[in-house]
Amino acid sequence: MKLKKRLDYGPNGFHVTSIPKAPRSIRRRAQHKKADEESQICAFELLASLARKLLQESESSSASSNASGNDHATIGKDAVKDGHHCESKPLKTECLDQGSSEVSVVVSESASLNCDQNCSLNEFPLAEDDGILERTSKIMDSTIGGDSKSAICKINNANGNIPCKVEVEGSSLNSEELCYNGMEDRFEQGLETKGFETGDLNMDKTFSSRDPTELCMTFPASINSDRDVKLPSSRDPVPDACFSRQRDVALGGRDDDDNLIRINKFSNKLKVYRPVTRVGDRRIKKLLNSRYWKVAPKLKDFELSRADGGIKPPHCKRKTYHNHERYQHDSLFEKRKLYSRSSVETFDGGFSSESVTNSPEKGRKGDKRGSASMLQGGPSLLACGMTTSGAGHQASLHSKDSRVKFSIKSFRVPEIFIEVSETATIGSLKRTVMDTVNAILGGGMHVGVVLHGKKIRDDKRTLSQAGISLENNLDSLGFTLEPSTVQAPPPLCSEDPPLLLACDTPKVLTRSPVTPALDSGIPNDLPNPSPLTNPGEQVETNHEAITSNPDIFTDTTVLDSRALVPVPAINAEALAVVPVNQKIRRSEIAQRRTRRPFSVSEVEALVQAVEELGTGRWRDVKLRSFEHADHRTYVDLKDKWKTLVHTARISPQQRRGEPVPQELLDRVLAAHAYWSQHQAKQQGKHQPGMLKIEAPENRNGEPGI
DNA sequence: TTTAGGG
DNA sequence: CCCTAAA
Repeated sequence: MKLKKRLDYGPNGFHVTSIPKAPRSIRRRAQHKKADEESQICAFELLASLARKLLQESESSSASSNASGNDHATIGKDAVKDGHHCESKPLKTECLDQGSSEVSVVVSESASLNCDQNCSLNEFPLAEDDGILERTSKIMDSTIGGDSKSAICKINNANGNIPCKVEVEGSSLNSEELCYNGMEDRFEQGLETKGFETGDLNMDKTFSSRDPTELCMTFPASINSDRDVKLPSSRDPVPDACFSRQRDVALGGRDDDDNLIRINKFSNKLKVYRPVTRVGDRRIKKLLNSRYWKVAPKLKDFELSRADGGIKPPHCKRKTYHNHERYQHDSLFEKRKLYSRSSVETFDGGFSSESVTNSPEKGRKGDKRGSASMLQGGPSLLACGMTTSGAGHQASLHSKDSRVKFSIKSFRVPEIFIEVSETATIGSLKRTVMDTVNAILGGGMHVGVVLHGKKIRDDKRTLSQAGISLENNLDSLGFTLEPSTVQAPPPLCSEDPPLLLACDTPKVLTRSPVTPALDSGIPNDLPNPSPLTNPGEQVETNHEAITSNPDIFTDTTVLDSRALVPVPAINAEALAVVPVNQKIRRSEIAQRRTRRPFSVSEVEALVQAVEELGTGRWRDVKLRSFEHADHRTYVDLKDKWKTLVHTARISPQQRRGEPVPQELLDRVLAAHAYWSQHQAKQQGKHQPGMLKIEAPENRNGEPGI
C-alpha cells in the first residue's frame, strides 16, 4: 500500500457502539432507492435500540426494584417492537471495557449481506424463535455538537401504540467534552423520560473510548433477502407471519426520507458540508453509548429474547421529532464554519460493544464470549472467530445454519477533511472535528463488508455465497465505515436541512428493518465469487487498518501532528467543510487491492486468450476468459501479460513467485512475437491458426497448443 | 471505458 | 498493482 494517498486507513477506527436494534419496522425503501440510501446510522435506530434497552432494563429493574444504576438504564419499550414482545425479556447489553473495542457478530452463513449500509450491523434483527438472531446494536459514538441540547425521541409501540419518549438533555454539551452524562432514565411507557441528565458527566466512565466493547450479532440463516428480516418475537408462534407484517409496515415508510439523508460530505468541495444533520441521532447515540457502554451484562445472561419481535413503529412522530432536531442541529452546524483547512486523519475510536445474544443456542454464548476475549487484545480492525451454531438450528432452516461469528474491533474510518482558519482556537478545532465526525457518523456512514480485501457489494448474497463461512478465514473479513457516496443535496441550503432531517430520520427508521444484511458500501457486484478468485481485491483488510487508535471520539480532539495535514487552500465557500472528494473517496474506498498472484491455470487461460485475440484486446480477453473473475480486470490481464512476457525473457533463476511452466512462457513469447508482428490488432479475428504459424518462432517451439 | 505505458 | 494520458 502506498501511504501516500491513503491516509485513510491508518489507524482509524471509530469506536462504534453498537446498539442492538430491534427489528424495526421494516420499511422498504421505496422508490428512490439509490444505492446510497444505504446507510447511515440513523438516529432512529439508535433510539429504538436505546429504547428497547431501556425498556427491558426498566422492566427488569423494576422487577428487581433496582435503582437505576449508573450503568443501567431502565428502558421502556421500544416503539418498534411489539409490545408484548418487548416485555418478554430484558435485553442486556454488555459492554466490555477492553483495550480495544470490538464488535462481534455472529451470523449465520446464509444470512445475506443485503442491508444497505443502513442496515449494517445495527440492523440485524434478532429472531428468537428461530433462535437465530440476536441483535446487537452498535452505536457509533458520535458526540453531539457542542450546542446540542436535548434530544427527544419518541417511539411508539407498535402494539400498544404507546409512545415512549426519551429525552436527553445534554443541556450544554460541548462537543469537546462530548459528554453524556450518566443518564438515568427510566423509560416509561407513555411517559417521557429524560434519558440523560446532564448532571455530571462521566464521560470517562460512560465513554471509555478505549474500551472496546463487543458487539455480537447473530444472523439468522433465514435472513436472506433485504427485506426479510425476521423479527423474532419471542412469543410469536409464527414468526413468519410477523415478518410479513412488519415488512409491509416497513414498506410504508421509508425511503424517501432516506434518500435525503445522504449527504455527501465528501463528495464535492463545493458542496456544503452538512454534517450535522442528525442531531437527534447523535444524541441518541451518545446516550446509548454512555449509558450502555458499561452495562456489563453477562454474556450468558444475555439471551435476548428479543421480545421485540415486531416492529411497527408509527413513523410520524419520529419523523417530526427528528426533523426538528436536525433542524436545530443544522443550524448550529452551519453557524460553525470552518475556515482554514486541514485534513484530519480519522481516528480510531474504540468500539463499545455490547454483546447480545439471544439465543436459544447455548453454545454460542460461550463462544461469543470466548471470541470476545480473544479479540480484545487484537488488532484494531477485525478479528473474526467463527463459531458454529450447533444443534440449535433446525433443519428447517437451510442446511447452512452454521453461524459465523465476527468480532469487530474497529472499523476502518475514512479520511476526513476539514477546514479551519489558522486563527481558530484549538477548541474550535476540536469542535469542528467533532462536528465533522458527528456529521459523518450521523449521516453518511455506510458499513462496508470487505472480504479478502475486496468489498462485497452484493448485499443479497448470503454469507456463504460470499465466501464467509466457518471454513474461511474470517481474518480476511472486515467491516468498513465509509462516507456515503450519495451526493448531497444542493450545497448550503439552509432550508434543506430540515427537509433532510425529516426525510432522513424516517428513512433511518425504516431502513434498518428492511435489510438485515450487512451492507457494503458499494452496490452490488461480485457476481460470482469464485472461491479462489474472489477473495480479496480490496486490500488491506483489517490488518492494516489496525493502527493504534488511541482515541475515541471523545478525544477526537486528538490530532496527531500527523493527523493534521495541511491541505492547500481552496476557495470554496468558505465556511463549509469541504470534502475533497475524490481523494477522500479514493482513500477510503480504494485501497490498494490485495495482491492476488495469477495461478498457473489463470496464466494458461490468459495465454490461450491472447493467442487467439491478440495483445490489444484486453477487454475481449477479459470477457472471454475471465468474465467471472471479478478481481481480474482487463488492466490486470494486460499487466499480467506484460509481466509474463518479461518473465519469459528472463532466466528462470530470476523469476520469482509461483513458477510458470516453461511451456506457457514459451507460448507467451510466441504469441507476443506473433501479435507484435501482426500488428495484431486487426480486428479480431482470432485466428488460432495464425498463432501456430508463429509457434515455430518459439525458441522452444511447442507444437501443441 | 479501453488502451497503452510508465511507475 | 496503481495511475493516467489518450483515444
